[in-house]
Amino acid sequence: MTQNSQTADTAHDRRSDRTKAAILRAARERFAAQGYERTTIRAVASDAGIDPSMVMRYFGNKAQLFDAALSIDLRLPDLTGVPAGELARTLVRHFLRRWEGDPADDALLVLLRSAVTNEHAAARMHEIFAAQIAPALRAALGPERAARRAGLVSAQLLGLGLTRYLLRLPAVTGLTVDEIEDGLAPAVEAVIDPK
Amino acid sequence: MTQNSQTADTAHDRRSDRTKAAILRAARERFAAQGYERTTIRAVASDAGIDPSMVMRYFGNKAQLFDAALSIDLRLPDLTGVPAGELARTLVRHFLRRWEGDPADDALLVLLRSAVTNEHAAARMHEIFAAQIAPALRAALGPERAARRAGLVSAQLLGLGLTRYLLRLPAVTGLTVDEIEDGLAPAVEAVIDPK
DNA sequence: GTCTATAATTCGATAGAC
DNA sequence: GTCTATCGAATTATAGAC
Repeated sequence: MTQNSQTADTAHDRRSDRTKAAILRAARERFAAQGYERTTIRAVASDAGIDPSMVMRYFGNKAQLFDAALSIDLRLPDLTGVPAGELARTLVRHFLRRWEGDPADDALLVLLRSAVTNEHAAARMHEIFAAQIAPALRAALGPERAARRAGLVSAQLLGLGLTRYLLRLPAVTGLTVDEIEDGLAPAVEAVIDPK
Repeated sequence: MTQNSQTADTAHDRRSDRTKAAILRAARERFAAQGYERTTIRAVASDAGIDPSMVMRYFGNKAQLFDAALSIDLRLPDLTGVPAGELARTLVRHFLRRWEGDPADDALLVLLRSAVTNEHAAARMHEIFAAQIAPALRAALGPERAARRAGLVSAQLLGLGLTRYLLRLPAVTGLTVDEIEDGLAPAVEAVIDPK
């Protein structure tokens, strides 16, 4: 699909790989901070230190750049070995640690921000959910319970991401990580394993 | 502040009030469906059946139109009379009924959609939260508990609004209203009143 | 009070020189 | 492989006729 560089690729194409990576990194930051509509190819190119036309050369158009930026691996943990009673807390803690690190760079939050106002990003969100989040929950909860509970678990975890890292609601940003973990883990547990 | 129309206002200015209201209604629908960036003054004017320049005449610019469209009254219910044990379910049911009616017209979802990618809308969201949502929870939970729990309760409820009505995640839209109420009410209860 | 016409920007995308 | 120059389209906003 991509062009062959089989001959004399030792010192060639290295420059293009670097700029391509720089473009992708800048694009993710812009899409994360501003969403799809407000990020301009010009701004991405400026951040990457190259000319706007290079973005077009490598990615065709803005929509395809967006697609490339959203091809992400959430690197969700394997939940199969976690005891049932610790599952909810493990989930909450995982996303908290992940997001507390660098929210602006987190692939899931990037996608979330854009998916709210962009149909294409929303469709991609559905794909990511089906391909990565749902299987992780299915492995942990079992197939039949995951089918009924995965949606509400996701709603709570994404609700945390939304209010704390995207909206930055003071009532949520004012809480410590421990307060959130202690407060939300029992709630997620209540969804996973109703009394 | 506004101009006086004290003399001969009987049959005057009625036309302008109607168009102004029509503009506001069209603006809310567009902002709700597409967010701030993608809604154009032209589209709002077209929906309202008037000329784009009229929008400028009445609201100055796009940002001020947005402001006017976001001046909303959430009409939250009075929760003071609700028994403590029924509070969580009452909250979940209220927002479910509210959103199931016409999600595209709900002021809170309109605001939420825009607030994710627009700083101005996010600031307005903070105001609405402080002025309307927080007091309702404070009346129900009491001041000291509301201060620690209002954020997480909001995260749960907005998480539902986000995943079901904005993102339309199949895992959440596939649930019935009753399934959500039965699944989420205990979770909200777990946040409000930890065991 | 409403509309026409248009100015002034901004942006996505293309063509082509080096 | 990178950049200059520019086109064409869409949009906000203004000026002014009726």
